[in-house]
Formats: sequence, structure tokens, C-alpha cells
Amino acid sequence: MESTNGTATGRAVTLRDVARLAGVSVATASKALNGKQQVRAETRARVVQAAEQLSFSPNTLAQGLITQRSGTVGLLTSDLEGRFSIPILMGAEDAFGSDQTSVFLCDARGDTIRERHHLRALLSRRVDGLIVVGARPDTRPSLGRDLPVPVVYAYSPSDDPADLSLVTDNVDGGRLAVDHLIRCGRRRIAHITGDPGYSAAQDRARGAQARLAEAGLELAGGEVWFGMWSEAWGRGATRLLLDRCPDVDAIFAGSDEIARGVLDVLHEAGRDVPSQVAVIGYDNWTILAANARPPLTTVDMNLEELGRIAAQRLFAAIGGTLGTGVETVPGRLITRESTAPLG
Amino acid sequence: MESTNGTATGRAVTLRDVARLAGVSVATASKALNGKQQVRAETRARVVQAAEQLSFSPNTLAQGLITQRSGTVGLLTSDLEGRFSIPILMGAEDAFGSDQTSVFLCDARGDTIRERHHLRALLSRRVDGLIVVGARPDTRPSLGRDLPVPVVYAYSPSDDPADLSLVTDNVDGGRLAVDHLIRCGRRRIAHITGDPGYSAAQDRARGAQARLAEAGLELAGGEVWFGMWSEAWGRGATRLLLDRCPDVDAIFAGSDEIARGVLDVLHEAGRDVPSQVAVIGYDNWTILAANARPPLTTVDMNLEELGRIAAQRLFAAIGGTLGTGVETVPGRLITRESTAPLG
DNA sequence: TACGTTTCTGAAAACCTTTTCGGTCGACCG
DNA sequence: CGGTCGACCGAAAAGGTTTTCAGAAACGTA
Repeated sequence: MESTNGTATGRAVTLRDVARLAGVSVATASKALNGKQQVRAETRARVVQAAEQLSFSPNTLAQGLITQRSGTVGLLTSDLEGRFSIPILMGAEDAFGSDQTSVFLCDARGDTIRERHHLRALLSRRVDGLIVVGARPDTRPSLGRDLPVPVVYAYSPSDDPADLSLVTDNVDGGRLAVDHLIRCGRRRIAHITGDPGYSAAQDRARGAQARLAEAGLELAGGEVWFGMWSEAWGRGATRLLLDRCPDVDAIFAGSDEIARGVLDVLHEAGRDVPSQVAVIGYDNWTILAANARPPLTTVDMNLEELGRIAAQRLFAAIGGTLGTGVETVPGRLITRESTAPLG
Repeated sequence: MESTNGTATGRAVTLRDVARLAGVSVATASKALNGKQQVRAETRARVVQAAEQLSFSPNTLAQGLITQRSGTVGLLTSDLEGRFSIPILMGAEDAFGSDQTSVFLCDARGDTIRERHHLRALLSRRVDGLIVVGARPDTRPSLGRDLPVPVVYAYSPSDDPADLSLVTDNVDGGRLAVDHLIRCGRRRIAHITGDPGYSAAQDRARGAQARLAEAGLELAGGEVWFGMWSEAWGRGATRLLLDRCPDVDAIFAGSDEIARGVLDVLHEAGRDVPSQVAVIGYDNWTILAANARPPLTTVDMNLEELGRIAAQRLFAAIGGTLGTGVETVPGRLITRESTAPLG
């Protein structure tokens, strides 16, 4: 039976076929292909050659059935359209060697019952482990303690301290940003950020203020400008800021979106960036940061790294036992042209 | 053995356990749970109850082994970080009922040998089908004709006409954009777009010009302004355009990024949008389009829809036979505030 | 009572691979 | 030459499910 355009080509070739062609039993064929010691070099060569000739590829389902290890992990996300899952996913993907482990991607779309649903399906598929990545860097409900596989929470930590969670270090990120501005010689530093209901906003602000305090400085404008995660808020807040505090020489924006708004208004107001006012963003969302005028210095959360670590922890946990608590991954500064030493 | 924090909890519960608890054989247990006719209602109830009590979930690997259907599909992408794969993926995800089918996500990162690698792995896992989504809307090499499973190419069409490809309708998209501008009463319409090496750029331009011709109009500036897919090019081209053709009353930008650049320069030049110049983008990349000043009217490529259709075609093809050729999915206009009737 | 029918149940094969364990064969030693 | 040993190979079980087919039970009919 010929294979015509996607129609399955008869039966798939199995180890039996290989064995038959090589003139050995399936047992030795298996051993030969898996590099076991129990087979003569000459026999092994014959088997390998037969396998290639038939372009045999072992049925992973059957393997999984007997080894009790499927070689798959589930990635349960809640914001696919968001920009957080994707880098994490990529990091995870390349931490598992792609030939060893494949990842099932499930998007729960923020819906708890859909999440339970996906969870059931994944367990039914006998995944070896689970990575749960949330939509925002706030605590999320645990999946529970009595799952048959290890779970790592990424980005959104679990509310159960017995789980293992990996999060970005927002406090340190805020500190990083302000530290950079101070090193640039800035002294009148303002902080415009997003929704105060986000712990990310609070943490970054805390880190920023801590670093300011160390330098004996106060926030320009006297307080953190909380608002929304949008360009429009960036614009609005900047207008107010320039009004109230015209001698500001640096602005730390809580996100690249906000930073875009900040840049816009500074431009309108005729303040040069970076010579008069330095601006730093957060997220390193390339489309926004790299295309800004001028290109935006920003804090990268190292999400791929976070994903990679999540995968490593999970991998280590499979078969072994998992750590607990919240592990924190530091970000890094990406310097572009929106910041520069003063003078 | 207790389950402690992710460590596997002894042996998983199997159909045998259910059968034993219900006092029947595994055969009847299977039939009972799968709604087969061969079992008395009372027996079925007993089995179901036992299954729930043990919270049994069938081993999909074993099922797949015998039914020759794994209930999985592979999604092979080349631009995870890009904005095209994700909506397609989401569309696909919700077209397959999530309890029926799970999707393996693989990112080849534009590397052909990594792609072969992933392909082998997916076939080894006995996926029921494959969706291949490319990074750019140009032709890509076919995976080949003699695969054991059906394949649908999305976004990037395959170079083999015997394959089934689904692409966005760029010609129609260009027409849509210009049609909207004409209906707004605009007559001096310019087109600034990206890299002329992209068929998307060419097609959109062709559609735009076709619609202009129907209205007896010519492109303002005389020609299409090809360049790069960047804000910077949008800015540069707009400056040139205003210079050469100051009475332009509408600009069709080949992407939202370009449109952002266009808006920036118009703003600087003191041209009001939309009262003096209407601007329309392409992609409906929300972060750019909705946050623009003013919010950007744009063409949405309906990528989720494309993903959904891809999944449907694939689903239909599994077991049956697949269509061939290139199928085209129309986009739709998203009107925001950057366009409005003249006067 | 004998027999046919219908309805339900269970044994067993099948899916494909890995792994254990016993067996064969030749070589080597005493 | 008998025995031991090592190297290599194959038969068979296992993993969890579905499906086929034969058998059992219950019931109605002649």
C-alpha cells in the first residue's frame, strides 16, 4: 500500500520487522539498538543496519508503558498570549534535551476548571512532571500535595510553602535599576509604575527605595507613582511629575510599556533623553524597548533562565525528591541608549 | 507508602484494581467505563463507582498502544518568540477538545536539522498529526510526502503543492485596508511597508493597488515605499513622504510597528490623525495598536481562526485523507481611532 | 423437559517494547 | 576427555488497556 499524501502508510515498522530482517530475535534487536553489552559487535551492526534500512523508530508509547516513564512533561500555563510563558517555555524546552523529553503545552486561560481538566488529561498521559506558569507574579493556588508527579511553579509562586516555586527577583530588579541610575550620577530619581495590587509593583518599588536609601537619597516627587501597566499611564504620570518636580533627572518605569509613555512625554516636553533625563524600563520586551526613541535601557527578568532552571529542578526531582520553598532568579540590566552618565 | 511532596505515590491505580474492587473482570470494567452496550446497568454503576472511589484514570499510553491512536498532535514551530505561532497555537488548542487531544510543542528555532530532530521525536511518539507553523508568510520546504501522519502547514505554505497549506490572505488584507480608507473619503493614499523580499509585503501592496485602481486612484507618492519592518523605517519613510507629497491624506502601513513610526512623525509634523491624515496598520498586535496615539485601526490576520481551521483540517484528515493546495484565510478590519471619515 | 434466544460476563489475544533468565556453544583448564 | 566458564542469544513475562469470542445464565417456547 503506497503512502499517498498523509494517509497512514500501512502498518508502522516495528522492532519485530527489524529483528526479522537482521535474522535475530526481538530481544537481541532491542539490546543491540540500546547499546546493551549482551550482543556481539557483528550482530549489533547487522541490527543497526536493518533498523536504518527500514528507518525504524521505536514506539515511545510502548517504551513508556514498560519503563514507567513517558519522557514527557506538561506545561500548564495561564497566559499564552502573554509574554511570560513563552520565554519560560523556551528555556524549559532546551533544558530537556529535545530527544529525551517532549512537552505538552496546555493553556488554562485563567480558568480553574479548565485547569483541573488539563491536569487530569496530563496525568492520564502519565507525564513525568509538571511546570505551572502563571500570568502574573503573584501567589496562585497550589495544585495540591498528593499528585503522583513532581510539580514546579514558575513565575507565579504556589501558595503552599511545601511546593517548589521559582520566581523573578523583583526586589533585586528594582535595586538594579536604581543602582544603574545612581552610577550614572543621577540624584533626582522618580519611579512610575503599574497597578499597586501587583506584588511585582510593590517589590520593585521596595528594591528601588532600598537602594536610594543606601545612597542617602529620596524618591523625586516624594512617592512612588502607582497607576496602571500602560503607555497612557506612563504619559499621564510623567506630565504630573514634570509639573510637580521639574528638576527630575531620571525616571525608573515599572515596565517597558510605561517607559514608552514616559519617553513620549519627555520628548514632547523637550527634555532630552538621556542627557537631561535618563529613563529605564522593566521587562526587556524587545519590540517596545529596542524600537523606542532612544532605545530603552531596561531590566530583563531572565525568564528563559527561569524556565531552564525550572526544567532542571523538575528533571532532578523525577525519581528523586523535590525541594520546597520559593527560589528566586535575579534579573539583569540591559543597557541601551536611554541612560548615560550625567554631564 | 505515603505520597510526600511530588514523590510518586507507589503504583498508579489500574483498571485491574477497579475491576477487583467492583468484583468484575477487567474486560467488563473496560466496557462499563467506555459506555459499551454489553454490560448491565447495575454492573456498570458498580464499576463507575469503584473507578471514582479509586480516582482511576486510564493509562493513555496503553490505550494508544492498542488503538493505534495516541490522541496527540505535534506543533512544529519556527518562531516561538514571534507573534504568529502563539495565536495559531491557541486556535489549534481549542479546536481539538482538550480532553481528546493534547499538543506537543516543539520550537525548531529556524534550524533545519533541529527540525528533523523534532520530527523524528514526534513520529516516535506516534502523534496522530502535525501542524507546521513558519516564521514568515513565505514558502518553506515541505517535510516530505511519505510521512506516516497527515501534516498541515500554517502561515508559511509548503513548497510542495501536494501538501495542504493554510495562509492568511494578504492580497485581500491590502484591499481591505485601502477599501476602508477610500470609504473614509481619502483620495491621496500612500503605502509604507516592510522588506520587499517578503511575499507578504508584495501581496499586501498588490491588493492595495488593485483596490486603488478600481477607484481610479493612484498611490500617493507614485510608488510603494518598501523598506524594513521597523518603527524607524516608518518614521524615515513618513518624513520622506511628507516632503515629497505633502497633501497625502491617508497612509496604509504594512505593519503596526511601521504604523507606530508613521504616527510619531505625523505627530511631530503637526498633522492631526485622523482629521488630516488617516493611518491604518497591519497585524493588530495589541500592545502596539491599542496603545498608540490615537489607537490604531489595523487589519487583523485572524490567526486564531487560522489555527482553528488548521486543527479542523488535520482532525478530518486523521484516518481520512487530506486535501491539498493552499487555502487562504481572510483577515478582518479592526477600526479604532486612527481612521475616520473625512470632513 | 428440551431447546432456542437473549443478555451479560470473562478469558485471552493483541499492541510494542524491555528485561530477566535459562540455554547453547565454543574455548580453555585440569 | 570431562568439566567450567564466558560470551552470546532467544523465550517469555511484563506493562495497561481494548476487543473478540466463547461460555454461562436466565428466560421463554414448544
